[in-house]
Amino acid sequence: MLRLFRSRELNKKINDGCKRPYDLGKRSETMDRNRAALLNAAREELEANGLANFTVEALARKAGLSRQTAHNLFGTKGGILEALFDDLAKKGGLTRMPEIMQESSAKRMLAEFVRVFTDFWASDRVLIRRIHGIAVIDPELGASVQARNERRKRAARRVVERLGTGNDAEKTRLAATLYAMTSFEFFDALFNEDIQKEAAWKQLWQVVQRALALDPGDDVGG
Amino acid sequence: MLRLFRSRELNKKINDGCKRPYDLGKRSETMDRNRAALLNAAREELEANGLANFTVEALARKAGLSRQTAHNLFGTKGGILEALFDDLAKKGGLTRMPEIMQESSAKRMLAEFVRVFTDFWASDRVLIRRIHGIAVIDPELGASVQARNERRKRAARRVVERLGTGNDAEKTRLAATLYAMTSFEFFDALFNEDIQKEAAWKQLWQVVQRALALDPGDDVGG
DNA sequence: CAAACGAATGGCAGACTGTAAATGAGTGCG
DNA sequence: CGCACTCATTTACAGTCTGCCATTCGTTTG
Repeated sequence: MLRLFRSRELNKKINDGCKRPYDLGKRSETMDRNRAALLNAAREELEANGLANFTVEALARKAGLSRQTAHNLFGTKGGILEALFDDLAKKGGLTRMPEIMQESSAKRMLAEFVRVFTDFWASDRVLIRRIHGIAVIDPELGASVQARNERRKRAARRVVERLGTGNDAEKTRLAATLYAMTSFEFFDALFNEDIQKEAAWKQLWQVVQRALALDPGDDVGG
Repeated sequence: MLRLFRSRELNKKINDGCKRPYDLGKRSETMDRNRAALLNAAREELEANGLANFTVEALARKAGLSRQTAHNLFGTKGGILEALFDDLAKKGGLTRMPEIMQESSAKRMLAEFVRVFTDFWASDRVLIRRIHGIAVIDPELGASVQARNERRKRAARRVVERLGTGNDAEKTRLAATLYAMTSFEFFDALFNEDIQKEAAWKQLWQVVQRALALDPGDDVGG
């Protein structure tokens, strides 16, 4: 698992520089379509059955491609999963994060921080749950998830520092608490048939305020 | 994966009742040793490298056994993992739970509830993290973990009902919150190089009190 | 048109699983 | 003691899956 492919890539390098130029043009469009189709099949399969029958063959068949084409597009099975992770991160849209970290009001920053992750985690709970599970089991494969967690951890620390309550040790505790409360797993545990997305967010936001000992009366909207 | 073995078991059934009795005696001791050795190897391998190189062959070699013996003892690879899960649950010792649920003081019950899971989650963080990851990825394999989560969820509900605050909808929210806060993942996210077990428990206990809107001044020991 | 390239097909070695049969070795019963 | 019973080991085999390669086919580019 997780070795990169070479044959095609190597051939390209070898042939490089001695042939006439060739622009992929239309070809790359169908490649993108195939890529998307396979990724979609991977997402559905992962959501439906986890990794139990998650084989390259099955995904390719589902996407109407051959197994070899899947290998050409993604290299290895691990490559498919990594592409899926990246795809999720892109679509999940944590693009608002830089903007949020610029927020002038500390409490509004906190509220937006909680909100953006609520939106992300709720966007595809089952898929994210599976991906986080894989990240925990296969550290190599889960490196990008770990990295995103680290970024969230640092962001939580900065939010707490902007709130400016307590000494350094207390800030460490509050940052860890905020980090834990904005984790996917906490949101996922909060979510159930009685508590759907907005109710979960409401409860989460209340709990965060209480945990950080903020005045809950000061409404920041949302 | 996860099919039960038959050859040996079937033969036993077939031979049942027509042979003279045979007490395993000393043999069972070495079987137990082999069992323990393989489980130990499985634990170490799972902690060290996740499922990356988690093969029956490697585990058997590590335990000084043959692959076939591993199959005789546990049936399938899934059987090894399930045995590992059960072993963890046994050693983790949630045996105090029934006693805790009998506690007369509601707040003491809550404190003990938080404490017992802190102890459990801290007992072997890496292993539990991996096991919960597997449970999320392979629903069939993770059935026992799911079942334990369900029990914790019901227990959380009962604790909240004993506290007796709020109407039914609020109890539902508080129970979900307590469930989420006593999850392994929440504890694991709280835990870091600066916040070790006791500090994590202290923070967790404070946050639970605030989340459930209890009077933190009323000390219950611990 | 010819060169270039992706897609599909079939094939291959290697790894792993689950199973089976045969053999060896330890243990209890008569 | 010797036989019956059982477990462990060895060897073997079929089945699945991965990663890779060579080849062919069809389409696109220049």
